[in-house]
Amino acid sequence: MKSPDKHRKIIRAATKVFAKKGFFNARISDIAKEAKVADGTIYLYFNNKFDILLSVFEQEIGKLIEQVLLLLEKEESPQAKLQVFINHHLEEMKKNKYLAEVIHIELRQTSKLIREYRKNTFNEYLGIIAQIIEQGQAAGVFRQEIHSHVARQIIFGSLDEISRCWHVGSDCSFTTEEMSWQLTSLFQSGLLVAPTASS
Amino acid sequence: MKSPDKHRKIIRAATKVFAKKGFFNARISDIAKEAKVADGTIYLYFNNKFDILLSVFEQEIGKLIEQVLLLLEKEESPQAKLQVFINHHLEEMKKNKYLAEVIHIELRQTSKLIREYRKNTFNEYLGIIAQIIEQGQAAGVFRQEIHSHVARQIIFGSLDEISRCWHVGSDCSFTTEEMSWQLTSLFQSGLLVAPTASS
Amino acid sequence: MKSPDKHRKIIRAATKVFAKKGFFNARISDIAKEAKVADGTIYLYFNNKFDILLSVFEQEIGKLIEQVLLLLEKEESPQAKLQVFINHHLEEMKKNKYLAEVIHIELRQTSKLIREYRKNTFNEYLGIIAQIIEQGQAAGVFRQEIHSHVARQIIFGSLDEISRCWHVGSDCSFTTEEMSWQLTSLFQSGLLVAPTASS
Amino acid sequence: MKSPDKHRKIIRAATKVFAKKGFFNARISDIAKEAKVADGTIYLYFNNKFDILLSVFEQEIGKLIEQVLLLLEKEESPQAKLQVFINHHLEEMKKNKYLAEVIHIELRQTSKLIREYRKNTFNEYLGIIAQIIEQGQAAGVFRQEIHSHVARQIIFGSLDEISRCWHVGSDCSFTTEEMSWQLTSLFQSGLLVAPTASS
DNA sequence: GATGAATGAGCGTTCATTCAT
DNA sequence: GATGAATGAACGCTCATTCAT
Repeated sequence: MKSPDKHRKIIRAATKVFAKKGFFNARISDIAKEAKVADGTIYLYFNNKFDILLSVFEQEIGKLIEQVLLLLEKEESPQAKLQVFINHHLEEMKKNKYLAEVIHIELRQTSKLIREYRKNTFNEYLGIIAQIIEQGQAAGVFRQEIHSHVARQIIFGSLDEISRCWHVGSDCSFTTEEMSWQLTSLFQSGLLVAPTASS
Repeated sequence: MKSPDKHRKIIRAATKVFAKKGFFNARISDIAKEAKVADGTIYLYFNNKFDILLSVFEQEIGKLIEQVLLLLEKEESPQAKLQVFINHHLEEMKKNKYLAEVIHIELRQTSKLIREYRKNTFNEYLGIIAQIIEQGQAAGVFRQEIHSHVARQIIFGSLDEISRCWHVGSDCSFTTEEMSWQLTSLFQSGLLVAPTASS
Repeated sequence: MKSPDKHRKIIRAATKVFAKKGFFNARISDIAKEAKVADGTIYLYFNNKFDILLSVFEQEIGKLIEQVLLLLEKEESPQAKLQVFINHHLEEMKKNKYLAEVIHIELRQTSKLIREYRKNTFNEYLGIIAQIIEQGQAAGVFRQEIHSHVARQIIFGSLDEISRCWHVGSDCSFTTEEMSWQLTSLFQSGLLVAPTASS
Repeated sequence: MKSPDKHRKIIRAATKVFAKKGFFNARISDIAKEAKVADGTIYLYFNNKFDILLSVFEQEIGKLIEQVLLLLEKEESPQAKLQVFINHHLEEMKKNKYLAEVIHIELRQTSKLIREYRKNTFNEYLGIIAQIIEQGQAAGVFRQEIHSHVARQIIFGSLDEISRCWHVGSDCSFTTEEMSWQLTSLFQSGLLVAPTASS
């Protein structure tokens, strides 16, 4: 039996290599060396280079989904859930630089066509955000005028841009918590200064 | 003197080709053919393939900056300026699919190192957002607690994610105006249902 | 002791696979799968891929020799023997497409050097033709001017070309019997119209 | 313009390399080196390795056809024409060992499918033999009972087997002329000893 | 003996870049 | 300046062979 251990080793190696060099600059032999495996071995576990990228992506996103769902269960209010999601995403991205890079790469490089062949784990992840929004709208705490799909785009877009900046190295001295708080704060109350009670 | 006409033709062709196939899948000969120029001619105007990408990027972003600055001049209030920026960005991305793709590509594929060699026109563009926020904070209309840098990330991230979705083809039936309104609305007032006056 | 059963199974599988895909396009794993044996097992019975080809060849030609010798025993006249040989060869080639292909392949692809390492069963087979000719010459029924070696080349070459055409699919609607008759007829009396008795 | 000179050089080199090592054992880099050309250059003139083989084949057979047609024009009687064809073929094969090998290889290795994509120059060559036979039959000098297609197979098969033997190195001390005479003789009068006039 | 996962050398092909014209 | 034929390094992938189990 093809060892699941080796499968994991290759995935891990690929994540690292893709993150470091980008998909196109990554060489199969780089991944093989990183995984301490022969080049050919990789092809026992994956169909081709692209398949590795997709697998890495699906796998990592899968983990992300599992984790965040567990955390979300514990929360009641949509506001809290949104906060938790944001928190978790940023923390993971900070912790796992590789994953963050791979998300960037995959999101921009995978052609639409190829992505359609696979049921999209990533969309599942995005869907979680939309659900939180919808629950909030149903509960009457989030504004109805903002479409959940748009809200989802704004939220994920923000998270993604933030982690992009981290990796580009734009010095941003905020801690993850501060970052997370600022995001949540903006999403919840907007940018505008709150009108005073009297007005 | 190397004709500026040819330079422009190549840039335009490259924009198209990079957008259609992505940087790594684009071949120099594709660009040459699109520009109706010999392969070798391209090397009279650019150092190498990557140089073309950067040039395309700088050039297009440069245009974006010029245009939006012109529009912003006409507005007084930071809120209006923010609205104008969002509007303009989305409209351009919708109009110029190529540019949108090239931004995605460049943003995710250009290694940090290379980018440092050039003064970053793109950062200038992002700076405009931050300035609007800061002006709003100075004027007392935008909350001080949200750091301008973070606000900028949220805003650009949202815009970028939205145009990403357009190109992935996620059917999103909003018009640019609606989209733009929803964004502005969220940024200004947040997600939360406004407290009723009496409460 | 390595089971002769498995040896046979592999040979049979290899014959099929070589015939279907050609030697170079055949993969060891194809043969292994066809023989319902592990890839590695093949190397318990054969030294390498080429060794399999040679073995297949020798084995099959060996069978051919046995069979035809048995049939030839029953005939007296060299003419009848020649007829029997031609008949038998064509019938076998028609029956056993795989063998026919393998003969073609082996005959054209095996380098001279390698073939010398083995005593050549195939030459034995060709030798049978030459012997028939020589017997006929000794008996005074076949012309002395035609060297037995040349006659052998003509006869085998014809047979081989005919089976090549069968496999290329050149529609040739003759039955094996007709084919065999035409060949024998030409070899015996030539192409020329027989001079009339009076002349 | 891609120089026709280089095209020729590559064809010539490929003929040599294919002949020496066989199609599958020949490396593109072998051909490139032999042609004193860069590996990549070959792909300016040919689509792929197989395309080279086909081109070599078509080209060489084309030459063969031209030459032999020229010679045949000068002859009147079908017997003479047959003799000329046989002579010419054997002489060319003896002279141009590479071509002989390439014919063998192509004939046995090219899959049926691929050959159909091209109009078959080789069939044209074979057709010449059949025509000679048919002319002879029409003229009443060749026997009607032998189908021209079969006769063609016998004749070409013989020629091919003879040149095969030359290259395998089976010592055959006949000169081309003797060989040619023996062949013609057999085809014309068969193997059988001519009945004496009295009988 | 049998297995089949692992190996890694090897090759066809691509394509950015150069340079003679 | 412009051309595009020529270059050759580089890489994804295959598959015969090995060897630990």
